Amino acid sequence: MTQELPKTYEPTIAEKKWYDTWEKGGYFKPRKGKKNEGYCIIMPPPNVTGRLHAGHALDITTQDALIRYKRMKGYETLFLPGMDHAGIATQNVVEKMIMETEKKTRHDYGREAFIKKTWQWKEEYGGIIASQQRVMGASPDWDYSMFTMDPEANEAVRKVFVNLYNEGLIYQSDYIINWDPVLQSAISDAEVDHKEVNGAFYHILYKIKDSDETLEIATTRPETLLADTAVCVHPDDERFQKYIGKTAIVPFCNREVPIIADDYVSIDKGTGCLKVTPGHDFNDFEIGRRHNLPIINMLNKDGSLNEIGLEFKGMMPPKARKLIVEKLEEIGQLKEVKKHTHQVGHGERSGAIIEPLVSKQWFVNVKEMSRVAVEAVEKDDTVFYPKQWENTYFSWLREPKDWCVSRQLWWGHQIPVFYCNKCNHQWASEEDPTICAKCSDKDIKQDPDVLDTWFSSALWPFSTLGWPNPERMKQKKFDTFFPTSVLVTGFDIIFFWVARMMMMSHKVLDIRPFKHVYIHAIVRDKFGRKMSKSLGNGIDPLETAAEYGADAFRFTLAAGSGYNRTLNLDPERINGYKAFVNKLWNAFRFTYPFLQDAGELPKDFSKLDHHERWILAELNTVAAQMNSSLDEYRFDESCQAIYHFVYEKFCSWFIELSKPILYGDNEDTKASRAAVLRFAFKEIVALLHPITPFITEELWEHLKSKDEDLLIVKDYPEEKEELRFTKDQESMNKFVEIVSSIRGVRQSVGIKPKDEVALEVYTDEAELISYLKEHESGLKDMARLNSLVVKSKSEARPDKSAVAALTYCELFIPLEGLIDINDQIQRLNKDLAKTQAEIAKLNKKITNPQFIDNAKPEIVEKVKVEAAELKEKEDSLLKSLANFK
RNA sequence: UGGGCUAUAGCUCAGUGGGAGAGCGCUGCCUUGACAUGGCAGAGGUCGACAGUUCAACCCUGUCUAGCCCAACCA
Repeated sequence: MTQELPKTYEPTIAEKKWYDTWEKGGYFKPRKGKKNEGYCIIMPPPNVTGRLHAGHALDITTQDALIRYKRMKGYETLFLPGMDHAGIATQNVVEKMIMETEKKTRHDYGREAFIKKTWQWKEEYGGIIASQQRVMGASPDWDYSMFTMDPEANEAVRKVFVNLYNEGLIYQSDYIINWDPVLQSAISDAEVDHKEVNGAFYHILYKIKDSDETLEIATTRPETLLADTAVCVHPDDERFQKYIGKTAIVPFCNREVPIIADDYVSIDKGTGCLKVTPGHDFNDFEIGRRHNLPIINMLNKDGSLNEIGLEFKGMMPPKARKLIVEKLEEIGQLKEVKKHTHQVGHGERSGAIIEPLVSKQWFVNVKEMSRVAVEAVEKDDTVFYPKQWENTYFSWLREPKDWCVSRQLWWGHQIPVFYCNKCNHQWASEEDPTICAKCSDKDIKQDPDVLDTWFSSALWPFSTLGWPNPERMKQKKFDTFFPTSVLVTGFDIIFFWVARMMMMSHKVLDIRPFKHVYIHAIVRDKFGRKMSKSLGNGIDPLETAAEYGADAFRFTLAAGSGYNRTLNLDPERINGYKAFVNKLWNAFRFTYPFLQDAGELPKDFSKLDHHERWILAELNTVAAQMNSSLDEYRFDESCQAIYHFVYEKFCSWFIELSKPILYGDNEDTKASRAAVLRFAFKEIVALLHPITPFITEELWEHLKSKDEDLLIVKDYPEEKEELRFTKDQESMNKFVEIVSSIRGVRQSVGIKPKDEVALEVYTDEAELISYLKEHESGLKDMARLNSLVVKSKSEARPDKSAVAALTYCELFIPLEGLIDINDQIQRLNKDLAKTQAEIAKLNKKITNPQFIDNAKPEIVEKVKVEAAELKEKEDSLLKSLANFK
């Protein structure tokens, strides 16, 4: 029974149907396969507030392709999904929500109630992204899903924190940090964007105590002078030698500060004289440390000036700056103002100007951990693909700064450090204590800060697999899946995430967290611009999947993923691959009626004909290519290989050559051809399945035998020794070349595609002669010939003909009176010029004794053979040309 | 300013010490009984510039230029 298939592939229905079938059927769950080996990818947990964007789509496509590939190869496969609590982002969302709906701030709620509210928000709105990942065809085991704020994750976080604390690797310190006055929290260096801002150098005169002299100081931040605690010059600067050790007087506050010398100061920059504000400048902080200067903080948490700001108290820095400059001018201590553009740090999330601020923060000493993490990559224990990204990784870790892990937020893992109000004891604890560990007093409190989100992310590869609870670890098959197989992510979080997982895994478990790191490209728009809300150039994966089909979208993303750093996504490309998916569909639609009763491939391959052996050999080649390219994360090569095979080899030649057989009445050849077509089709959908899971599963349903399971768990095709029909591949290449040449000649003389012509082939190659005789009908069919004559090269050529010369034969189409001789001459001359240029190049080599002496013998031989072949072609061309004259 | 990466067809990118490739786009012809989301044929590149190593350089080395990324920062 032939079932009517629609003319175009309709993705939406198939996608929903198959996703449900897979998920409900438990096909995403790890199963023991023939490899008896685990394969695990931990999905980078997207933010709980997030919506799927193009970058996620790429993440999922590459990871899911790997997972599906390994699953089919028989590994026990786990794709582990999750979500990140995204401290700042989530807190912002909830704060915004309660402000809009209830006109309340988080302080109105209080900490406990606010956190409860945030959990409510999470349950209600969070994690939409998981359903969006399903649309893309992701095949993780959803039962493994974890949230970075889950109790299990918290258990891991607390255990690691307490261990590091007790080892002395976590410490609290006054330190100058990036303070975001809008978020009212410390943020990491990496969350600060430096933007160019138009400012000015203000040249200010500082009086010197007991003297009429002044020092001219240049600064871009005059308002911070109120917190100055020194003036600094270079120790070798002759101009200022006499002042070193004396005392300067800070304007307004009349603070007396020392004039010190430090070689941080450049003699030729600015005025060579620097005001030192250890409380509000990173470098000044370092100078202050070296010289034991006091630290003065002149800012409130919201960024406004505090009482140190005197009459400017309460103002924000820009306003204070303006007034201070005006006043300096009034009192004659402003020398000049020079316009100047400089870089100012802005909060990545809030956009606020970041204030360097000294405060008590928690730090992780990463010195030893980063050394170990560097070593692991140096000795290839963990390998990056592409390798060059290891440089980026090293550059971060070879000069590590201690990691500031405290954040002044409410939403996150609260730091498990406790204080006794009575005896001032401080200690870290995995469990919430009720009494002081030292004096047993009940008046204790927990540190109010929470941990940087990346702290919990750093533990993610093992906290998701049950660590530190032995029972959970067993249940989640920790031993099978850890270390994980590969981490797939973008280069932008090599430091944020990859480096920290490496550090923590080695520190906590003394083993690598993953064997490979595949760094994929960053998705940009077709002009290479970042996708952003403000540009409005983002590509919505859901809309894209709906418009082109998830398979076409996945294929596009995979085809653009290799070792490149950017992927410029052009909807035109997606449309192109939609055509490819449709092509596959139609190839199937055509062959389908013949496949339904088709048998299996014969055991004895000698029963197969030349074209059948050829397509099996090509299929074998493409299977080898798919395996090796997927193993190396060269998705671009995989896509190219299968695309080329399906279009060029399978559709254009094999199906075309099969038509006369399938429509013919020789039942034996028909049956053989149908069996090969069915086998080839099954292999094609299997090869493609990791990249385009939906349409392949849909086609598989029609192709599989009754006792076969779904495609998602079918064996992945691998190269087979018995299918290497090299000779058939070689002769088929000639067949293709001859047909294409004939078509080219036909076209050049304007023969209509429909019209049949006669062909005369001149050659002396015995093998070719018998091959042409054997495949006369196929040749006639593909080149639209009504007759074929093969003659020896010694025979006379017909007069008025369209001609093509190959290295091993000449093709003549006699066309009495029909052809434009000049066109032909022009064509042949062009070919001749090209051929002769090639010959000249090769001859130059052959006649060069140094080439003969130095080049490898096989290269010399190859060049000689080529030259001889081309010479033959040249002779043919010259003869043909002479014929026309 | 330092470090890294990149420079190949109109666009996006592969690639190799010995004959310049793919996809898309473009041009021409074709509504041939799976598919016009198609078929066939074709045009298009001094492989960023200069020098060096080599019998031989798009590939290796150096210098320069341009772009991107990271870091630092001009007080």
